[in-house]
Amino acid sequence: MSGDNFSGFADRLGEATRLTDAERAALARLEEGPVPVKRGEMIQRDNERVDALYLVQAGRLMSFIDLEDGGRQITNLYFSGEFVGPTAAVGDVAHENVEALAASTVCLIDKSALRQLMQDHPRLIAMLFLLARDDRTALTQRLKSIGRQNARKRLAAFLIEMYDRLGMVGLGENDAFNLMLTQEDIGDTLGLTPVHVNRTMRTLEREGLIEREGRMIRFPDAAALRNLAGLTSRYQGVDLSWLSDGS
Amino acid sequence: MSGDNFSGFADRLGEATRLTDAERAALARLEEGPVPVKRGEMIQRDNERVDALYLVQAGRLMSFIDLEDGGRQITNLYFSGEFVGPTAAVGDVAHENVEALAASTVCLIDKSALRQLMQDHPRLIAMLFLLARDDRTALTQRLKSIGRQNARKRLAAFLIEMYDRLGMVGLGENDAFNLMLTQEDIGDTLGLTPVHVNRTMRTLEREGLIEREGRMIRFPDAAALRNLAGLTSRYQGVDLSWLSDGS
DNA sequence: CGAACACTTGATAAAAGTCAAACGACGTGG
DNA sequence: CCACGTCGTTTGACTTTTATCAAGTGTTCG
Repeated sequence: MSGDNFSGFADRLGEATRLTDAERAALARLEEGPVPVKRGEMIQRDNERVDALYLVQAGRLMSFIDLEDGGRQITNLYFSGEFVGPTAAVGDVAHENVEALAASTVCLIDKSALRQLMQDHPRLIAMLFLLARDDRTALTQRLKSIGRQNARKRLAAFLIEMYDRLGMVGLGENDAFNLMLTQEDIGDTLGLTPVHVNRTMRTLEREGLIEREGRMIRFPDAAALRNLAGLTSRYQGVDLSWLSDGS
Repeated sequence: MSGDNFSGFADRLGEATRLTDAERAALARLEEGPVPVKRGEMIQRDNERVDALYLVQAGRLMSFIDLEDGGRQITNLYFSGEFVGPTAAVGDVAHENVEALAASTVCLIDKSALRQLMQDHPRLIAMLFLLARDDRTALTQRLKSIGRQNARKRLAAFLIEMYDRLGMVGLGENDAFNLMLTQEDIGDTLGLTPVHVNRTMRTLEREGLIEREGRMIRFPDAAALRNLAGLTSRYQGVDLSWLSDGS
């Protein structure tokens, strides 16, 4: 398993902005873990207390909401290197469930420690806001996709988003990647039935827009798929100069 | 126009948590406005610079994303007393448009002033996180609704959410309220065509679940509508004690 | 080996979209 | 002041998309 560059909060945030030594030290002091999470284990439950802010060090997690009828809506996926719950961490009660899709390890900062961080290192809190913003952007993009695109486009947009978020590090040879989701999971993410997900994937496959081998997926013609999804790439980079410290 | 209790940031946030005098003063110092916004005017554009954090003092705004084909997906509505862009305000570039649905007045805190606030009053930043969390919750609830409910339930859930968010203050006599949205706007919010929104509303009307007069809406049987939407009310109140200052 | 579980496909039904036309309210310019 | 154009709403006829029900295949794992 190569490419595990970011062992903890300081390294991960340090990638986005130059942190001062004091900030790095503060993060290292607050950070707990890494702790292992089993596949299927829940680290946060809707309507229960929020305990911590999580950084996914390895593995994969998802957040979802339960429906009255027993179904669920998956709201986001969290890959290695991403942060779970940057928005929720400040509240007292969770509004979503968070569960591991595969055996994972997470670092955490206990919620009570966050307050101290806010007092001592306001800049780190600004970082947290940027994470919350990225999370929100993922949500609004999905909202647009579910609300306004048919199954073909939804699936194309979803696969490409996942591909992009996995990045260099998460991709296997030939840019193949493993979603670690059943077709039912994909349906719960995109607002489709598992049957329709299957048909749609098979169609994309026949058209040469995707290749599959088990749950590994590859894009033989990424440009065409991107075009189908109606995507222009975002996330160029963020200008953080305005919050650089004056020291 | 009664019930305009919250003239600015300090009053509005003060409602949620007891603010210290210093915090109130800091907010009052940073706050600009209120400034008027004309109906149809945009105060934030996708991919352009984020200028400020906004508090809606009167009127109504919406945020939305443009689609490739000229359509749009409305992501949230903002009523009098609510905050626009608590998440976006820290970033450099907006990921959504924000436009006034009716003539409105907004107070604002310029983005550059936010940094100062972060340095001096970390507790206020925690408040901002709570606002961001509420915004996110609205988004995930909508995602669930669009992804997993049919038009009837979607519309019922939407109308009730709007009713609840308008609260005592925003409701006219007999609890009637004005969405200020065309049926096309409602469709852009719920992922439906205007024609289908119309049919669905008319059906609910015939069934006695809603009454309409122009754009005013009333719930003759709110319990039945809530039941249809599959809603249990959230937002009981938030325990903020963990971030009360030690002074 | 057998029981789950995920995937696949067909037949059919339901939900939502599209196209088109008509109506009424509203406002503006001749 | 009224004729006219624009805009939002409403309804009908029809099409497309997606869901539902059902059955069969393959794989994994105890």
